[in-house]
Parts: sequence; C-alpha cells; structure tokens
Amino acid sequence: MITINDIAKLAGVSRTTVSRVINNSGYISEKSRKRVMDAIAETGFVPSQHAKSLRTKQTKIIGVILPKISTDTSSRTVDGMTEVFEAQGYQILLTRTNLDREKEIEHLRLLQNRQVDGIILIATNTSQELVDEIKDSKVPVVVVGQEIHDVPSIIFDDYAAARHMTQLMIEKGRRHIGYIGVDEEDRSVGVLRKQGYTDAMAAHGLHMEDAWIQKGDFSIDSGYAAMERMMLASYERLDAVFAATDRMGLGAWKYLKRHGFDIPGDIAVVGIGASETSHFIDPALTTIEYAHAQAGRESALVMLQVLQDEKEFCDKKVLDFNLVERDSL
Amino acid sequence: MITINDIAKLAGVSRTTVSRVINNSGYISEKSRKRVMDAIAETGFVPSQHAKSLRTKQTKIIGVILPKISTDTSSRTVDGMTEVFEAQGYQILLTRTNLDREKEIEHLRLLQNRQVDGIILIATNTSQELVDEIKDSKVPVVVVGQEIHDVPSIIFDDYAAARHMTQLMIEKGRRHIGYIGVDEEDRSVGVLRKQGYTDAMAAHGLHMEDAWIQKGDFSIDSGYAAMERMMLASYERLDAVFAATDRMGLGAWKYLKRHGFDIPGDIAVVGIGASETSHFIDPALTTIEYAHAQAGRESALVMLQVLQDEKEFCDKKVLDFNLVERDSL
DNA sequence: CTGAAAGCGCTTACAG
DNA sequence: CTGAAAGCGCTTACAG
Repeated sequence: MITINDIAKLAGVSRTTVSRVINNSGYISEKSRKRVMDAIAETGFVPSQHAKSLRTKQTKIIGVILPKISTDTSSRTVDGMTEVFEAQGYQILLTRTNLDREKEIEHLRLLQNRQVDGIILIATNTSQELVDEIKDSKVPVVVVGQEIHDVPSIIFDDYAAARHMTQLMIEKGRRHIGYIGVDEEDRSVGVLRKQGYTDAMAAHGLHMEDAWIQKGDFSIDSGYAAMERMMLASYERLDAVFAATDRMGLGAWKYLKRHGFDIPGDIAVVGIGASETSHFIDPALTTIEYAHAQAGRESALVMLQVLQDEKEFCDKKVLDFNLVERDSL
Repeated sequence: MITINDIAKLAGVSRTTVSRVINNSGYISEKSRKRVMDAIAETGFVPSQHAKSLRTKQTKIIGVILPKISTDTSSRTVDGMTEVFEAQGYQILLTRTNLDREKEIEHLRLLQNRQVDGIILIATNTSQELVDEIKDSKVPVVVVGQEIHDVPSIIFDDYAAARHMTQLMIEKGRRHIGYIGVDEEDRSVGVLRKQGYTDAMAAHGLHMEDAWIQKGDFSIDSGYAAMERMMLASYERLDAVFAATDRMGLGAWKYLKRHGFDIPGDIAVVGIGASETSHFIDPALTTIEYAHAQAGRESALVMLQVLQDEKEFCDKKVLDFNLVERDSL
C-alpha cells in the first residue's frame, strides 16, 4: 500500500506538505504542489480515509436504515437523499430491517460503530426502546416517516391524507367503505391513516362493521388476503375499500378483478402511495401521492444542517400530499 | 468520546486485555473478562471501526455501484446481496451513477478511497477505460450484468433470452416484429439482446425494416417515444414489438393502448425483466424473468470467496432466465 | 511557505 | 493469563 510517506519521499517534501496539497489547505509553493501532484499521479496514491477519519472524527458517510429495499417508497426516498448527499461528497451506507423492529435498534448501534457522521432512519414504529436508542445515539439521527418527539422528523400528514381520501369516497356516493390497514405499532400508517378513515366515516354518520376493518403487512399478498376476509365476513355489501398502502390496494384490486367484480362499478378501490404499478393497471388506482423523493432530499438537508451547526435542530417537517384521481373510484 | 483506554482504566487492566475481550481472542481470565464487560456496559463503549480498520486493513464494507436506485432490477439485486452480506457482518456502501459512464469510473475510485473491502459494480458498459480502472483496483471487483474478461462476472444469457423470445413470437405467427433497444455501449442489453432478435429473424428469413429498430434509454417515456417513431415511420404494418426491457415495453404498451390498438390482437408487445408492473397491466406483459435477487446473492458469494481465498476467482457465472408467458402475445 | 512531532484509537507480536 | 510498546496513515498546532 502506498502512503503519504511514500509520496513525501518521492516528491522530496515533508508529509505535512503532502497533506496540505491533498486537502488544499494552507500556503504552498507552486513548485512543491507540482512535485507532489506528479508523485501522486505517478503512483496512483489515494489517501486512507480511515487514518483521516481517525484524526478528523469525520467520515462523510451517512447510515441509512430502511424497512425494505425493493419498494417504490424506499427507492424514491433513497434517490432523493443521494441527490443532495452526492453533491456534498457524502456517501450512503445502506441497511435494511425487513420490517423487523429489533433490527432497527440493532442497526442503529451497528452504524454508530461504523462511525458514520449521521443516521437517517425510515422508521416503521415509535416504540420507547427505539426512541431511547435514538436519544442515546452519539451521532445525529433524522427520522423519516414517523414523528418522534425531540428528534428531527420528516413526515407526511397521514391523518389528513386518509381523511381526505375517505371524504372523497363519501362525496362520490360510497357508503359502505372497508379499510385495509397495518399493525398499530406503526403510528403513521397503522394509527393515523386509520383514524383519518374512521373519523371521516363518523363525521358523516356512517356505520362501520368490524369485518370492514382488516389488517395486512404491507405486501401485495396480504392485501389480497385482507380483501378476501372482508368480502367473506362482511354482512352488508361493500361499495368501496380503502387500502392504507398502494401495494395492499393492488392486492385487493387483484382479488376483486379475479372474482369478477367491476371496479369501480361494484366496488371502488383506493390506496396511498402512487406506486408505479398503480398508474398502469386498468382501471388505474385512485391514490394519494407522497413526495418521497422530496422527503429524501429534506432529510438529507436537515442532516447536513445539524452536522454543520451542531445545534440541535428538533423541528418536524410535514410534507404535502397530492390526490391523484384516476379510474378506480 | 470514550475509548479503549478509558475502559482499561475503569476495569483496572491493560488495553491489550480490553482488546482481547472485545475481539474474543486469546486467553483471558474470567475475572478480567467480567470487569471489562461491566465497564463496557456501564459506559456504552463501542470500539472505533476506523482505528481498527487502520490496523487490520479490513472494513467489512462492500461498495456497490448501481446505474439507478429506483428500478426493480437494482432493488432486487441489492436485496439479494444484502441477504448474504448481512449474515457475514458486512455492510453495503451504495452509490449510483444515473447511467453516467464517467461516474462509474469516478465511483470506482471514490470507493477505494473509502477503503471498502470490495466493490460490486452493476455495469452498463464495457468500455476500455472502465476495464482498465477495474484492473487497477486495489480491492477486488465483481461485475454484475456485463461480461468483462478476467474479472469475475455474474451475467444473464441476454443473447439466448432475446433469441428465445423472438422465436416465440415467430412461432405464434408474428412476422413484422419491431425492436426497441438501447445504446450499443451497453453490450449486454444494447448488443446481445438485439443480436438475439436479429439472428432469430434472419434464421426465419424474416425481413426487417430500418424503422423497426428503435432506441430508448431504459425509461418508460423513451419506450413510448420509440414506439411512436416506429409506428409513424414504418412502411409495413407491424404485428409485434419486442422491447429490450420491461420499462420500455411498458412505454410501448402505453402508446399502443392510448392510440386504440388491440394488444395482442393488432400487435403483440413483449419485454424482458418481469417487473412488478408488467404483471398487473391488462393485458399482462409476456416477458422474461431474470433472477436478479439470485444475481445479487451470487455476486456477494463470489466476493466473499475472493476475499477469503485471496486467489483470483476469474470465472463468469451465467444465470438462467425464465420465460413468462402472459397475455400480450 | 515548510517541517518535526504529537496524537487519533486500535491490534499484535513479544516477553514475561 | 497479562502488559508495554510499536505502529497503522493521517492531520494539525507550533515554530521557524
């Protein structure tokens, strides 16, 4: 391995000088600079980031914890983050939890070992353990998708979005509206979206059967199964179903198509997420678009800010949503 | 920051001893171990990975270079890699090139600075510069998606897949078959798939008009535009179109639907990739499934092997493909 | 404009 | 079973 010492020797200067030209800091004569540059070019020397980090306590690496890699939500978010980090010379260390809550905590620890400068967590719950772990973190943490008190968070207005969507269905004359949600440990998706739905229903004096509220696990298949349970168990005839995520909505959609229902004639299907697939199916899914790429960008921006100012930036940032009316309602 | 020295002091032992218990190496009395463990628990000490890497020359981080983050191909591949790396305690440093060839080279360099243990490159070209850069790399490189001589590569049999698909169209009675490809700098997708198509056509003595062969840039929109050009410029009536990727196929499909063509009655559309969306559209896209997750897993396995044996593992591995017949042909 | 020296937090022969 | 010491490759006051 070739080191700064080799370059110093080759260029006939001290390693201090080499360090200066590498980092472009302090005064340096043109002559020295050139000799060092030549030596570097000749040898293909690249400075060791570890030695550097050991001194400077800075790695220019941001750890990112995601629930799943292969979903539209994750990839759009990461895409947005990459955009701003790249321009600042930061890189991203990626880990996934596969929706395992324990792993969120485990990865939070692991990433600190890696001495990342900061951690962005796409969170799926707000358990006390998680909160404690975040608060104990030696490096700044920014959370996306869940609101955590005293921690900078980028969130969407899940309650308003779900309420808005439910309202829309009611305005369009739907009365018997089912709901496919997720576990309530996920506050944003499991609690707030559901509440938006139930509140809107209640506000209009609409009754909900127990069987109308089903749970999935974010997957397409679970949406399919939830839809099936709903149809089999419900006493009154449903005329609409609201899935908390597009993927589960897709599953419901598939079940209904396969069983000969007319969408939206017999029953409407709507989701949240504006996934790519939701746009191409026929009838195309009415859904709500979240600006995931923007959430990624914002989270990166906030991280950069915290990193620079050192001051605790504890705000939350609520991003807009956008109703995408298509043909399934 | 709390360091190994603090622990040593607290536990009343030398830092050598602390190092031993951290790494579980060498003999150690139960008494010493316990005192060190207690001190660690009490302080929440985590060893600096940088200091460690500086000594051991090992980081347990693998750099991954992707063209795009938010595509099914990338996310499935990364998902597969993560699966095997995670079990071995490796983590992934992610970078994307946005299909910019220069960035592939730039990131190759950047990642070496980061002192990653190895680099997995999802390549989109096989230019001499890229090959040179790979050969110069100080850390092992594994390539996915392109075959590069003397570098371990995980590839798909693009030629056979495309030829097979074209054959199928011909067997089904199609004679006027258009093709939407990509730039030929991409050997796998741009050259081999196209050749599979032209060879199959030629083998059956089928004529191809110039206008039948169009290029896109992997995006859905580019597929749409290519389809449009093809329809406008071609003299004879097409009865099928083969897109080199599902995304472009989706674009073509959209164009045809929007312009009132019956798929597959008037014209068949097929692709390669088995993207999620391709399955849900109506008519569902006939396509070829590549085992991307497996490619990810294999690439990780090969990397681990190279890392352990230190011996140059220069084989290429060709993964199977799988025809998925649906309704668009 | 330049260099000698200390130090970042670890690991690893070596000696006991 | 344990510790003193050297060294990994850098950066950064400090002195000149």
